[in-house]
Amino acid sequence: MAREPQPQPDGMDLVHLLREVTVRLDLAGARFAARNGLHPTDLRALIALLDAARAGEELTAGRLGARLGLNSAGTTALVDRLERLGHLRRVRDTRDRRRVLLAVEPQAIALGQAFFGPPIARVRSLLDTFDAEERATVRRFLTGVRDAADGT
Amino acid sequence: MAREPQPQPDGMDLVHLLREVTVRLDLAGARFAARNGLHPTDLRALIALLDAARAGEELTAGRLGARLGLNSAGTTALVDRLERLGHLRRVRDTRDRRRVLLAVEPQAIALGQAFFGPPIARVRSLLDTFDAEERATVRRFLTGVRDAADGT
DNA sequence: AGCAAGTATCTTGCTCAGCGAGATAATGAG
DNA sequence: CTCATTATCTCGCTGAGCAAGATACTTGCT
Repeated sequence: MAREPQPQPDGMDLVHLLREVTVRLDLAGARFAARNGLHPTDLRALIALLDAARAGEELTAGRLGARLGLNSAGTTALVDRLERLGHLRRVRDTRDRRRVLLAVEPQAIALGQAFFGPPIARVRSLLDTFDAEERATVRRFLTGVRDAADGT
Repeated sequence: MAREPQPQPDGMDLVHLLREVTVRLDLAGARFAARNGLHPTDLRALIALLDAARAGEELTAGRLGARLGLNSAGTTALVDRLERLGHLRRVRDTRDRRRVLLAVEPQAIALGQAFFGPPIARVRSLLDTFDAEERATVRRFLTGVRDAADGT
């Protein structure tokens, strides 16, 4: 079923492999979301929230919506949904009382770990088979692809 | 804006980089879809159709739906949409007249090239800076990640 | 101070993607 | 030839997300 793209001088095999990786990770995300009563957007939102929390960044409703490509109405509905499910709480910013800060609940963190834990463990054990130089190569590739994605 | 994950002994920097890559490629896809009056699902469908065509595989309505995770009603609606937009035609299979084969129109191929062309060019020129051994490393990494994604 | 302009979020009313259930039509097994 | 199976489509519905506009707060200007 998994046709193996053969090495090609033009690198197209790697392009197709990369695309296949993103498609499968996407499907895995959709499956996990459905299994937990979430919509794909809800899962993306949780990921953005957990990322921000990890980076010590305060995320507002508006910033979250912008990050996901939603308009303000959609963002309100999304936050309503996640709040109703107990994944976050709305907290009025005391500095600027127009803003609504999003506080992640422990439950959401647990869900994030349930989602990311297993694949992270697998990728890590895959990375155990890479020495420092090989990891640097992978890092250079991923960084390049990340930056190449934005121009579209 | 793009915080650079620093190399870490446990490989978490690469895990986060990988996730960031998929998020950005996803957003790029959504932007392109919106710009062309398509829904994200429509674009995913076109990609699946073009992949199948490239592999010389006949894709039926049902198989396409399964590949995208849609039920039969959603699949019918999707095919209706793409047919109305002129990206494909329904062709009754003469061997098994229950089946509907999906024939991709040239227009859809052009759209696929418009979508994939620029990023492919960028990734290729990125790959020009990788020698054969480094490409093999990248290939091994991507293959491993692809296979790790399915278990979730 | 006080008012205008700007900004963050929410409300309303709507469209349409996708689901569940079931209909229809064709094939295949006994 | 009948019954079970498979492929697609139809119908009715839920709900995600949009556009437009309301509301509440902040900031800059005078």
